[in-house]
Amino acid sequence: MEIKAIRGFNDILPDEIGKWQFLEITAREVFEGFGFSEIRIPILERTELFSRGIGEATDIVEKEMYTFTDRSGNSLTLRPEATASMARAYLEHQLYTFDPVAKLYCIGPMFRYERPQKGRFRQFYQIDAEVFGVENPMVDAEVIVMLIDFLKRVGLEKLELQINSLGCRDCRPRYREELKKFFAQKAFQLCEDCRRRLDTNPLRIFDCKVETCREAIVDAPKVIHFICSKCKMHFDQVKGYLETAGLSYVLNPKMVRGLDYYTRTAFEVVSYQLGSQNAVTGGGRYDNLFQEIGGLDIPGIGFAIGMERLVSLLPKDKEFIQTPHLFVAILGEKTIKEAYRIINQLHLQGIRAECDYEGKSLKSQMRRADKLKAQYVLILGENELKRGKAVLRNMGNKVQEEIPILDLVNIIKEKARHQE
RNA sequence: GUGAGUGUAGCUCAGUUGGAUAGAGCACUGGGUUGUGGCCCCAGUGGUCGAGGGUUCGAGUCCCUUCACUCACCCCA
Repeated sequence: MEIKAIRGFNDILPDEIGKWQFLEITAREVFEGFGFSEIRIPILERTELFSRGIGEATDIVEKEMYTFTDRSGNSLTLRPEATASMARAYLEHQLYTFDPVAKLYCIGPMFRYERPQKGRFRQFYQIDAEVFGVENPMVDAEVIVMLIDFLKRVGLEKLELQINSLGCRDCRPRYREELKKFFAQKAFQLCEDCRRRLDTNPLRIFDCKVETCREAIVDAPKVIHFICSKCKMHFDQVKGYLETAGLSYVLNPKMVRGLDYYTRTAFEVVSYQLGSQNAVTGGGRYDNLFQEIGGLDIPGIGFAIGMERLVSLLPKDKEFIQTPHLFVAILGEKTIKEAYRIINQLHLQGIRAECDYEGKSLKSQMRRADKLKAQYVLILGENELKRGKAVLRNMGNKVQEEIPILDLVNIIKEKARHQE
């Protein structure tokens, strides 16, 4: 094997595609039930959209983007996330002129140049949902409830919803300074990385796994105590609505987000079965994004679900693999043409009929039928054909019957219907 | 970008202190009386031992380089 898929880019093979389709269908059902519409956006955008939207100083923009210059000299980037593009589309097509409130979802691949590991790939799929144009905390709860409902519908248990408030443009800088002061005093017990973070992004220290840093974190000031009264009120209302909806959550004052545009409500759903990359989904409010990309002052909130992480959590016992309704065993040269005629008719009627193409022995054909888990085998031999009949074998109970070829398609359609 | 681990048949892995034609299970193909599956039995196909260099009479085994994969850090979905 010479040419292989490139690092971090994976094939999703037929034996697992059922799970993916299941997730997509369920997401569409649930989201559309909540009044969301699908939007499809390009995979390539002008680099500027992301550098301004996500934030120049974020890891994504600094070192994780697939950026290149096209033949006419424009700097383009494979989308590392969907929110910025969705916001761009909303502005570009002035969707707000139809209705200031837009509820959108989008399913597709994202690209980030990172070192792959468990649950992390260079091309990975996300299910995104966003609400543009509403500042009211009611919609924060609405989005979170929809997300949890989706996760329940796909059969996930043992998940934990964590929420936090990150404050806004006014109060977050104050908190940041406070945090800097605090950790500066404790710099001696911080690891090398965290001392660097002190300057670049002190909030990130909360994520550190080094023992001594964790100790330093314990009595660090919490965002929640520093957010302004407006942000606090917003957060309190979000919690209130979640309680009204009957959702339980865990406050995680240490949760921070890696993208600059996040403000106020931030949330994550984590699983303890995922390994190091334990966030199945993450999201939050981003009331500054639209202005960053040069648009109007429009608030937004949304989330992204990591599909491969979700797929890996899906129960294994679910049978997603499609099996043939029928296997046609062909015996003898003379029957090939008639067999083809029958198989063709079955296919046109939506019957999954398989057959042998290489004139193999009946034994070999039966073995394959069994391997493919075909419920029935139709044996077409010269003897039966002369009498206008064929043998139909039920592989489950080994019962065989002779059926007239003229009624064959109808009989098999009937049997196939019972199988579904 | 950093660190650790692993690369032997399609898959999962054996391969002893370097020693002769590189093994097993599963999978695949055929067969076990004429046209009947799963279990069982027999046989067969399949490997430049990741790649390149070096040490040696001799390397899958030791050394160096390189590539790939995996996990972790970083960060995130």
